[in-house]
Amino acid sequence: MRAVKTKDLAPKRLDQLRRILSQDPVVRVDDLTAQLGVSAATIRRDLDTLESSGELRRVYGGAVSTGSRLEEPLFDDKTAIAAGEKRAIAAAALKYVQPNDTVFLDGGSTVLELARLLKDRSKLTVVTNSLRAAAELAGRGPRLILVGGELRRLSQTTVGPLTRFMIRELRVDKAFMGTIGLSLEGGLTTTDPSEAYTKELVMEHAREVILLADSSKAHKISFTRSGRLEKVRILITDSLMDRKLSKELRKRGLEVVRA
Amino acid sequence: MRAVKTKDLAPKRLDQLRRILSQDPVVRVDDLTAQLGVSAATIRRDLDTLESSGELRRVYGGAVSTGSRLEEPLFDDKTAIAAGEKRAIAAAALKYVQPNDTVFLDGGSTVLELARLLKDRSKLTVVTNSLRAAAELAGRGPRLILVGGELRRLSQTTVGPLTRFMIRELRVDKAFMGTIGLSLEGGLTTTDPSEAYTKELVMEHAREVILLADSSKAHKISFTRSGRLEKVRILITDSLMDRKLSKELRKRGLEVVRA
DNA sequence: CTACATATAATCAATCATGATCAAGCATGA
DNA sequence: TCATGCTTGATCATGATTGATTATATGTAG
Repeated sequence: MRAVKTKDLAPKRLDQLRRILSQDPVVRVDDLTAQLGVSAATIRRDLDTLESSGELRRVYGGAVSTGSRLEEPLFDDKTAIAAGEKRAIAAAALKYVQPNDTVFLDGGSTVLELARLLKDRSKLTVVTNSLRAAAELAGRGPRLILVGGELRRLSQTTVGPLTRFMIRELRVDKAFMGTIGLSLEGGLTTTDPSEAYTKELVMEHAREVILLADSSKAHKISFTRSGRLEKVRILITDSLMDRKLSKELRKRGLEVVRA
Repeated sequence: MRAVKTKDLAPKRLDQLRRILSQDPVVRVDDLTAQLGVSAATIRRDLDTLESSGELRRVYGGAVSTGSRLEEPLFDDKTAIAAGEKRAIAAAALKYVQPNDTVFLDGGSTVLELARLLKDRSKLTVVTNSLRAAAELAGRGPRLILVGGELRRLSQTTVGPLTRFMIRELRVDKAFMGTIGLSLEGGLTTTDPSEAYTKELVMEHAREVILLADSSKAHKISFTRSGRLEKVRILITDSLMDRKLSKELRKRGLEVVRA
């Protein structure tokens, strides 16, 4: 029984090209013919179609990716940290999303994981100021409403005074928030005042605030306050969360969920 | 009851197809005939019904599940003329961008090309409702302000009534706009009313409106008006633009630039 | 600048998928 | 039983995709 060399369908080939190009921003036609097992003519035709959709630029002998860095932004190093815990937290948060809800998604890698899990929820309405979350749901998924404002590159979120013009018009059922620091003394804290301003504003316009924070955030105090801890109804965290902290938070009326 | 070779009922077969497709986003007709034990004609008919219900997209030799990563992005329009022409138009538009300007970037592939050219202009402020343009400039580049609103998936822009809360607060020096149709009778036209609403709003808040429209847009009239042609100061187009149209537009006071 | 090597676009032929058409199979109900 | 309607499979002309060929364009070494 010999392995049948079944040719790939055109879309699959194009996607392979995309993948190759995302790994190596410059490719040669020769190498591609070898990797994909099709003729150079076909490779050229494929590259042409990808060029006309703007995904790459043809150059003599090959092509270079025009990659919008949205796919692998600076803050990907952060997503690597405790990725497992973050996914578990996101999965636990999913239970709180009702089919017809209107939810807000904050920036941050944990909330981004949640966004990924919402792709199938077409009856949902998602409001977000996170460009990454928006990119995740841009192709298909819930009704998507972007909060306008100035882009903060480090977090890839829209922040600052401009965001208030939209946020004050909206009310969401649930706001899923991330944070940099979570402590009894400092409450919720983050690094950037504009970001803090927007976070606080969002929390005031949510019926229910659900905080997604892994255990590494415990007892951290960052630069500036970002919303009142009292607004948080539910904290979803991982199993390594400091017991004392979660106990005290429970005493203050929060529901603490360990994913 | 003999069950040597019980043929599946049609609904059951469709369900099997769905299941297969959910596992593997791209399938070929050949494999399906083998897996389901029916003829290629039947498979094609089934795929056609699933396509008309929007669950998949037919491609030569098989089908691709909608919403899979393999699905071509919605916004790349097939009617597009050569990317080269669009790039030429964008390059010509670049001359109108002053270092410290505040400019608006509309959706559309031509304007997107312009966005790519603005990556180095760090003193610039870019306001946009185009998710694609934002993605392009998200990593580095000008100060970036996103217009909030509901995402229209087809164009990957934020549109509709929510956009007014931000736009009415802003004034830009130049608005670089795209369009679907450009004609003397219809003026500027586009397919979607929400999109039209936002376009018009933007144009009212720009000191100067610069229209980027390749020659394929000439004499086209789409569904709904999207802003007053009188607001347009400059039209940048390609060398194939209909002479009569550009002459008449000049007569009306527009500066017409052929890239 | 020229000459050489290589990449590319254009063209063509071959292969294979496709859609249309029609006939066969089969259940349903008069 | 027969007619009717529906689904399926086979046949064939048409159309799409691919790979080979060749002329042209482009980059590079001398």
